[in-house]
Amino acid sequence: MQIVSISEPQGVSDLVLNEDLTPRQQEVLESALALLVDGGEKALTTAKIASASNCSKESLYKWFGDRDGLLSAMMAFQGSKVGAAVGQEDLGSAKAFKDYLIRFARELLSVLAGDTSLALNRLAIGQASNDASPLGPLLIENGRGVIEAKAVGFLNSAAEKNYLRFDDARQTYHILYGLIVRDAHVRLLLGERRELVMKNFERDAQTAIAQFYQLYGVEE
Amino acid sequence: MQIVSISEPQGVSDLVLNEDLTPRQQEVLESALALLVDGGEKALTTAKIASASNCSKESLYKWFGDRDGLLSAMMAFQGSKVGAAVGQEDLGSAKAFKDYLIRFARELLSVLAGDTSLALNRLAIGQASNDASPLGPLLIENGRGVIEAKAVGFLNSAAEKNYLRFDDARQTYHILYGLIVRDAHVRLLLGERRELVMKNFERDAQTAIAQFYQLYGVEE
DNA sequence: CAAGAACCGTACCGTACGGTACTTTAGGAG
DNA sequence: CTCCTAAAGTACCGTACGGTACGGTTCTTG
Repeated sequence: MQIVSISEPQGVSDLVLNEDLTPRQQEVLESALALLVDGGEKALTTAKIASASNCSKESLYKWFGDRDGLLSAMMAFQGSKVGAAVGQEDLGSAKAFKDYLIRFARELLSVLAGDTSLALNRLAIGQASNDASPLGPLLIENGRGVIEAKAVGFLNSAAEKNYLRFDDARQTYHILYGLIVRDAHVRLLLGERRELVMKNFERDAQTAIAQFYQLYGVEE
Repeated sequence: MQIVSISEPQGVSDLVLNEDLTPRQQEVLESALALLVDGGEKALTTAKIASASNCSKESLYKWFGDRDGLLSAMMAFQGSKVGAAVGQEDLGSAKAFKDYLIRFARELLSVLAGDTSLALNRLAIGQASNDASPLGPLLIENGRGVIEAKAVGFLNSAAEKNYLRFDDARQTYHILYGLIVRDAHVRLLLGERRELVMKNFERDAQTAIAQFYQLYGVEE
């Protein structure tokens, strides 16, 4: 399954995303991700990746071109797992939808706070000053893009069923995102300890959705 | 004026923050910041800093210890300028306070979107995987901390004057932050173009404050 | 079984960077 | 004028990393 949208034919969808990865290559990317998660970018040298995955440097360069290609492949690879993150939505009733929103909020927080997500975001942000780096756009497309598309979908459905009222679904989603995430993501990216930033997933998720309904809910 | 709070006597407030910097040293830090802004961390080598500021590497190491010390000094130095960022608050009337909040929102957005802020945040985030790096905490204290303290102050004042109603000022500030910033900061950090992320400072600021009042405003 | 491809492990190369040492120049104090 | 300190400029050192080359080994294919 190809997660990356076909929105931009040029640029991002270079070599890396098109072809399917062999199981061996996936193994390598997996252990590279593990290296990245504990150790950050400086720990992610080609030599370490090769030794950690029992693979030769020559193969790395053959498969991924160069180090940047490898990083891009890691992004795309991780992104291809995001799809099923949030469970199927339930718009059966107003109550069911609200519960689903709370699950969505909880899930969003736990994804953003995940080690791999943080490591990849740090990597992409670290490279973002380089205009030529494709990592930022890749991450936006693979991560945020997928979730946003899904959210816009169920928000529109909810509006049709008259659970919510708003003008623009995309814009409304950004408000929802703000209410849920606040500055937690950046603080985690900066290295603040998880327990300090997110003391209570459940409570935060419920508060956020309650406030979201205060802004966009339909009065009964 | 010492911006850094005395909250944590150990750790952050090492050598770097205590003593005042000589004008020469400030010049050097300034040109180092300029280097960082266009070029990112990879462009920030000791040799380049030295040559850009007509200063010897030996002096760099004498003044700042090592490269990390220099980076920390850059953070602290930039942080020491944040103080006057947001103008004086005006709680004269409910209307005046609401206007002030809108100014605050606008100012917050423009600070976060600033080149130097983005560059320093990228730097700190890039190092955050290293547990020993003081940059993240430094940035949190110098940047977010200062603004948050100020915001908590005027929120409490507003509650006393019965402009707003809430339980916990700090928590409420985080909601306000979420409504104003949403995911804009991270997207900018990831390299998304500024015009795309923030199409209209003024409108976004007003919308955010309007919604904030919907949640915490006192009915007339 | 034989021939070839894929790939591992390792050794190697060039470069760039952090950090140090040394020489020279400028200013300030007695 | 002389001495001393600070700092600029440059040269230098060790290391670590990206990238390449090569010999040996396993696996596939006919």
